[in-house]
Amino acid sequence: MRVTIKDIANMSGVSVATASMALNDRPGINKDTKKKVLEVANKLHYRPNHSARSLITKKSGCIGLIVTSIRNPFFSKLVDVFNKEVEAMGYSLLLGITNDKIKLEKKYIDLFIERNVEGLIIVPTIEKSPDLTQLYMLKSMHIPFVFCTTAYYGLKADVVMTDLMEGEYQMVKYLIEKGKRNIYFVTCDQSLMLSSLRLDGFKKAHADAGLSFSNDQIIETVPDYDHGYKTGIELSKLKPDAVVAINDFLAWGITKAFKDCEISIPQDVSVAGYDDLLYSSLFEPALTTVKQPITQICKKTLEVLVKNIEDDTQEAKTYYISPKMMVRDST
Amino acid sequence: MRVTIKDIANMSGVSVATASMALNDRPGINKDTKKKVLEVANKLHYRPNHSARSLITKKSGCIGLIVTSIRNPFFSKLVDVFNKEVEAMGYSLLLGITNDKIKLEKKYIDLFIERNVEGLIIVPTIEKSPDLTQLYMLKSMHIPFVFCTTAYYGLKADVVMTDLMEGEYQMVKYLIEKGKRNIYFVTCDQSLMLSSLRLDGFKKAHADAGLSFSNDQIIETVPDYDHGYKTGIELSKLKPDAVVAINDFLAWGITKAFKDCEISIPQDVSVAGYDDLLYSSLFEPALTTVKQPITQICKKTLEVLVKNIEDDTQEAKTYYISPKMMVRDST
DNA sequence: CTGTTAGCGCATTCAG
DNA sequence: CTGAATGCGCTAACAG
Repeated sequence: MRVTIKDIANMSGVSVATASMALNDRPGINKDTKKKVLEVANKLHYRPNHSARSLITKKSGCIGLIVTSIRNPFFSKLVDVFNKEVEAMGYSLLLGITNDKIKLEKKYIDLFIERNVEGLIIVPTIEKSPDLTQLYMLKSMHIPFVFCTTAYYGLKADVVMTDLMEGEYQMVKYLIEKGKRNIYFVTCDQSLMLSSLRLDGFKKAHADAGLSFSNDQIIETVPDYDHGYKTGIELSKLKPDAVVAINDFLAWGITKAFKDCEISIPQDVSVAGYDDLLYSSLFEPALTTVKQPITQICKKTLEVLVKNIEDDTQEAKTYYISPKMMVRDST
Repeated sequence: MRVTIKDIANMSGVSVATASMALNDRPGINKDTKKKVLEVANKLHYRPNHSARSLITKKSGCIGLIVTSIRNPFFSKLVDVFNKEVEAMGYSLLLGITNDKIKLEKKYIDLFIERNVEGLIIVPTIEKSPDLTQLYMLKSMHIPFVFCTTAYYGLKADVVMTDLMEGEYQMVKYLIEKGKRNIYFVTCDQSLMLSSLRLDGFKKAHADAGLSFSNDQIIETVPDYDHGYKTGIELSKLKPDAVVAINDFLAWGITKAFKDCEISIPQDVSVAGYDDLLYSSLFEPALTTVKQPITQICKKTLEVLVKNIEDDTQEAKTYYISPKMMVRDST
């Protein structure tokens, strides 16, 4: 049997209540009693039972983080940074990986509710018509949550994300200024926020330059490496002078396809991504992309979450983090 | 206030005990009563309080996973696979990221003890003289744990890892057979198991071929990209005909340094890694490496852990997973 | 300053 | 088959 507070109370010759106060560093306790209790606790390697404490304090000391993927270096880093920041705040991190399945997202939300998380950070999936029941439930239960990097349409909640519209606008503007006139935009389902906002940037850049574009230049696919490669093969026949992908993974796949088709980058065609994965600068050619400043995003997200934990009556708001162009060798 | 089992008992017109039995699918309950209870629970979105349940059942339903890093794609995948497997077993995963700090490892072990994890999976740090107090405590508390991918010397416990000696042996043997006679071995502190076992493979391959080598060919450094680059710059002056790094990250850094020094791979020098990171095959030149079969490692680790959970009297053992040579363009 | 009492939400006896 | 009573380990009142 694990050593409980009762054991250390007995051993110290005090009551359980006194032991509890000593252990929790509460005021109004005799120095010597406290010292004694702490000594005993230390000698017996006492660890408080988290469940018992949580049951009575109604606090779990946990923040739930739901991410779509952890294999994607962008999210690896996001998780790493959140973990550090959350720990620094004295909380623990509970992690849920959905791999873009709304079903798993729902499951993790349920799980996290059971575990009484203080709040939730959610990176939405890319499912087309997501079932948001669990999210509505969170609202009705007044469990604070914040969307991170993107959000679901149709649900009022705080969001922290880079200004996707602005980021893509800058990228496309830059390409137009470089003389590109046949820019393809590789994205995912346009009903998704992360897709539609970026597309708005693409459109605005064209409009500002007085240029038109055809809908054929917009290609919808699944935003991963393999689909990037397939799309790249198709694109190779269309002779674009630039290709903008909504994330670096896609851009990598496209790049590989172009190489296999012996199309030179950036001589024959420019390729640009979005995210700025760690490895994108090691890639050949080093990828031009839009950096999402992860540390900044995480810090802001937690700041907003904590504000919600302390006061959940505030109006939902979207917080934009400035993206940053990273011009490298692929454009 | 959250809806409790008491609420659903009241609403269903039964006692708490009956509600509990119905909810937990216990035998000896009237079909109709059960149906009624389940309906009410569902309507009120009842979620059992995990702390309360855990307090009484003395089970948390959690497995703790302590990894060194999550930014390293090898461990990203490891975490992803463990997460899936653990969920499939009906447990939840608690994650601790140490970034190779023994201090954090200790902290997470304490935290996980407090949370009553059923068992622990530990990827050891690379600190030179680690303080193993917490690990001894786990043993004394009969909380099962299994080391994964490598282990600490000086502590008897189950280990699941690829046969590092065998893997490196195959790699070096292959290079020797290719005619390499001046092979440098880039590793980390030799007091660490992950280093010394691989070095044994390096030595054995030389011995088997009747070749000798100088200690200068063994270079100790920190096994990451940046240190790989630095080492690569130094190596460029030494004119090796092959370089074997104990992980792919190191090999990437070395490769980059060689490129910057205009040394051609594999014409001037062969470079080999270990791990087989997802991106190593996309790298240029595609990296020759030794694959650690992650899924297999994870499954075996969990199998061993579960065995320990059910019966912790078994003798500690090391389980070897066969590594696999991946010959690509860099050698 | 310390001990007594009560109760968090739940599962498990044991009567009925 | 169901309900009342008990207690998991801990903290929070309140007396003393």
